[in-house]
Amino acid sequence: MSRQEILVIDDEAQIRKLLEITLRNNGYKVIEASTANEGLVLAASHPPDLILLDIGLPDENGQSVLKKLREWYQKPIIILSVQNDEENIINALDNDASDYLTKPFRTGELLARIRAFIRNSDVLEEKSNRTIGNLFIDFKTRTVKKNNELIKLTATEYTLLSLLIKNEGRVLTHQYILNQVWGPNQADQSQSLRVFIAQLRKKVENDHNNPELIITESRVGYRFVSST
Amino acid sequence: MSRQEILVIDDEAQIRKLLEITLRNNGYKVIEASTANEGLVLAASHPPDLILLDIGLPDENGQSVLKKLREWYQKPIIILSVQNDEENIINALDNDASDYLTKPFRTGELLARIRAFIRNSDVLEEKSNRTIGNLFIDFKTRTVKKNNELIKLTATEYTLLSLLIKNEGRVLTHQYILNQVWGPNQADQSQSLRVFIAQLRKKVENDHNNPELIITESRVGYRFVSST
DNA sequence: TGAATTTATAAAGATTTTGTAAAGATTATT
DNA sequence: AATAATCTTTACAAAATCTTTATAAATTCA
Repeated sequence: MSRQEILVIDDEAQIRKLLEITLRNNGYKVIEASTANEGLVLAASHPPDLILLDIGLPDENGQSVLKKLREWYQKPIIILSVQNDEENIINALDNDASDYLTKPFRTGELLARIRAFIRNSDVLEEKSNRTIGNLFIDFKTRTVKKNNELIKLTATEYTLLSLLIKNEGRVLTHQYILNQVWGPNQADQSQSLRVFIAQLRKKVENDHNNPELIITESRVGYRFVSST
Repeated sequence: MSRQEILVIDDEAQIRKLLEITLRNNGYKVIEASTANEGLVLAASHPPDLILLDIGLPDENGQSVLKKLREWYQKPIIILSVQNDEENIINALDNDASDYLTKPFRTGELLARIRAFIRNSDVLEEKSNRTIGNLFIDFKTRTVKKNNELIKLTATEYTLLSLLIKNEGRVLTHQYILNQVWGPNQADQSQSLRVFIAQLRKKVENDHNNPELIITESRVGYRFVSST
């Protein structure tokens, strides 16, 4: 396989430098843009395998950049954002960002996410089953096994779990989950969501007090861990 | 293995062209139809290995084309649909479409799905009888035996049971069962379905109060237990 | 740190779905 | 036409699922 290309869109030269070195050392080819406009042009003229997008660009609102990209670009877009910018992060995820990282971030974490997304971006959709650790889900037959034993899930539990797994490694916002599982313009079911997450953890986790599969992203949503 | 043949039924010449080139470059033989009628004729005169069907054809409702095809065509039918046409998509899946793609679609995704389906459809060779526990069904003679004793089933009972067994291990939704057994756009027969399930259990299960073969998946449908 | 917000969980309550018997309607058979 | 067989509908009970309530625990932020 040829080298994967990553487009970095960020106005801070320091961050770009850091990303460039880190990514290059890990075998990726890096293309850099310092403005939204430049980023959009580069992405269009030479579509990369993944985009790292700073949501706080000076020349154009990051959300709008994201939307413009998503009109045609389907591969992973990971948002970079400063801390305490939850509104923006959630907005971005609702606009179909693949994931987010808050600056400053650990490069190890960044690399892990990138690997997960690049690996999954093609393969995942066509598979009719997944194995994650000792958990196995078969979308065709609608069955879930833990340690090879069938687990009984209710309709909603299954819908929720399969949604999480189909988006493994990716944060799903509360709003997104609610829309997908309970349908749109539903009364607020966020308490129900919490109850169902708890139920799922009891059935699916080894120790439901220390969830290793269904991860809470406080104030944002939930994430099914990415299988390495 | 000789080249797989794919029939494309779509009124938009642009899309047909795109599909034709993509598919041909990937080793498939492509047959094209620009109207529902032409598609039906071509499919019948020269059955392809897979059909790509645009659900928004001008001359005839896509659902009706799908139903007509499904009366005799068992291989994969993948639906092409514009976005935000969920009702149509769900309807199509209920009418036994194999999968769907919303336009615009990534060609990579399309190819992946096609590969997955063509791969599977070979394996799905139909057996002419099955034994599950002490139950034996012969599809050729339409007979069912329990502990080697012939069981008398009515036509509907047999249709329902054989549908379940042919899909053993997999959940069949109420809607799917209703479409398959009672035919499409039937008044809601879900109460009848419940009655028939009860009748079948009395005839087929060892203890109809503890069904071990025909399993209820609450709010979803029924599943004939997996024999593996 | 300590208040405020968010998340987790158990248990009660409400709702929906499913199962079953039996009556009524329809279709097929003699 | 009468009878038998099959299918649908009705009515109600039982089971399963989902939502809400109440409260505890954890997390975030000033």
